[in-house]
Amino acid sequence: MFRAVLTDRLQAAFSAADLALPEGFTPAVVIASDTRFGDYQSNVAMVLGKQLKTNPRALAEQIKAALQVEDLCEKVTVDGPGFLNFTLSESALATKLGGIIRDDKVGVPPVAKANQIVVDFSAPNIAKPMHVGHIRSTFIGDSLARIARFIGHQVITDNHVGDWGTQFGMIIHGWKTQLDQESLKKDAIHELVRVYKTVNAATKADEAVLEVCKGELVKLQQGDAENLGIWKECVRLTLEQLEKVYGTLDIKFDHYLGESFYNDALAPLVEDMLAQGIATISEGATVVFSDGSVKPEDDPFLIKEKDDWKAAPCIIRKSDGGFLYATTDLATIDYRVKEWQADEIWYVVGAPQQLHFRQVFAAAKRRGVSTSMIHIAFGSILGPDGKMFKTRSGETVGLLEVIEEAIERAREAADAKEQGLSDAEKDEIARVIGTGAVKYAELSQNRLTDYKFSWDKMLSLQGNTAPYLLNAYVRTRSIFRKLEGAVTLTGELTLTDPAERLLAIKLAQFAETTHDVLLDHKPNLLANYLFELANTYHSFYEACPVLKSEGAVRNTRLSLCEATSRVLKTGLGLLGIETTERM
RNA sequence: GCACCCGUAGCUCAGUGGAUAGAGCAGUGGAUUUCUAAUCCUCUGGUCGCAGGUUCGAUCCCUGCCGGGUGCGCCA
Repeated sequence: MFRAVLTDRLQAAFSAADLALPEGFTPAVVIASDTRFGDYQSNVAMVLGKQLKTNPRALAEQIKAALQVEDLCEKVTVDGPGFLNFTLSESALATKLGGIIRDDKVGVPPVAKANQIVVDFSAPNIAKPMHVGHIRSTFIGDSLARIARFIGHQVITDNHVGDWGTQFGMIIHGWKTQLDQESLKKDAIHELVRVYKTVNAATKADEAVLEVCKGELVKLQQGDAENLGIWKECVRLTLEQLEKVYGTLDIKFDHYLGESFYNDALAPLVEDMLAQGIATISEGATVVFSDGSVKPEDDPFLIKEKDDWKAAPCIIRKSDGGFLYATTDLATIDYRVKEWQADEIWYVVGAPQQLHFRQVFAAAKRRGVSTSMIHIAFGSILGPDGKMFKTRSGETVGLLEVIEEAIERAREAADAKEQGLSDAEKDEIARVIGTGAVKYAELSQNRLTDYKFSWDKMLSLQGNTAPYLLNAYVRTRSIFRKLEGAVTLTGELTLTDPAERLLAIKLAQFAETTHDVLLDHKPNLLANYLFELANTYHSFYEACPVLKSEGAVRNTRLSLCEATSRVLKTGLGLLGIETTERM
């Protein structure tokens, strides 16, 4: 990575010039924001000029004089208030390009320390279809897991299926009283949803029904054979459909350890927490209160009311003996730490659950867990009214519905072109483009912002979309299909057009970008990069004929095409988006 | 009431303690006998919610306010 190497050289220059760096200070080199001056830049002289009370420009000149970068840069300049600007040499770019073409990892170096990382994402509920609300967790989690794995971490993906919630009280009651066997055979999930909704409405009208449901839930949790049988059937029927959806989306999990998996661990866990004094009984429930170890404003177990800090406990056992979400999460942490030796656990779960995770993480730490637990939060998908899509009672758009519509639209676009492709080929192309479009629409967005669900945006095939990136890839492949005779790509560069250099620089930045994604767990950085790369390639493609060029120029352009092809395929793969040779 | 997130072009959204704040869509005018036009190139479009503060430099950090969203003991 040029950025890392230049940072090292900068640091060396400080020693060579006998300049002391402040404690813990690393001179920052970044990809140039303004490419008029160079490819990489550093503002170190301006930052340190203040502290060392010297003129930033003079300091920059001093650093420049001590800098040894002849092997990398054709030019280093001091501009503006004191920026150091680096312009890479053709030979350095050629070396990098050669690496991209030959290296399995497309020139992306591995992390310094490989961690065991558990990624918890998607987590659909049993007896409910996946809806658009699952898009964010599923795609962001899948992409982050792929990226972490790619740069050398050991990753375990776990789908923490909601197979043991309170909803089963209602579903079992409904199964016993409302179930239509015919409908169940036709469309199991649809029928389970109908049953659930009917009962849910009934509980709101009549408290007695709610009590019955709670009773069914307790029986299930105590191992009642009949209820257990119903529950198992619900799980089986739902997983069947889920796996079909994940298959279409090319998403795989190492484990499907749902909430029920931890059932037996819950009672001992609560007893243990009571014994250790972490939990106490309050108003009949078992709860975790603040231990006063942190400042009140940082304490997830306290909330300010008027001028006093009031307890905001985390409940781990209800007064009726039932367990909760937090209890399961704590048991899950135990398992992941003990069985999988997790160094890190990533929770790709919506932002509204922030408080929940702060409490759970704090409680786990009090139990002696030292694993790093990170809540990778994301904003809500909003309805056209700007309010959250309702998941419990209100209607929402089904995930499958969105995917199918996207594939259909991609198929129409494919049909409109005459390329002599078979129906089967067109079907596969439509699947790749359709699912890619939906994934890209999600992943190109900053995960923290709420966004309005829009069919047009989700399904668009023009502009900043997956098809745009795939088209760039297809153009690279097309060139190699038409290439006659064997060519050995040396990676040497003979640059004759500005578009070639721009593309070479952009390709070199893939390594930095891929690593940056995991700093803040933001896949949209990679999506944005790939869009820029595709854009740069499309411009290059229009400006620089490849097959009609000759000699060293042709070799250069073929190398650029091959490198672009590899970076696009790899990069899209890291977003969970497949590629196609034609479209 | 308290906490967290958000407020950037007509619309949907990127972005960063730095140099002239970007893209897509929409609008505009062009490009194809040439490697896939699901493409490229033009132009139009901004008091980065408001007011202070820190800084050599703030759309970004801090404080207050306005507006929107979410969460705050027995749902998950």
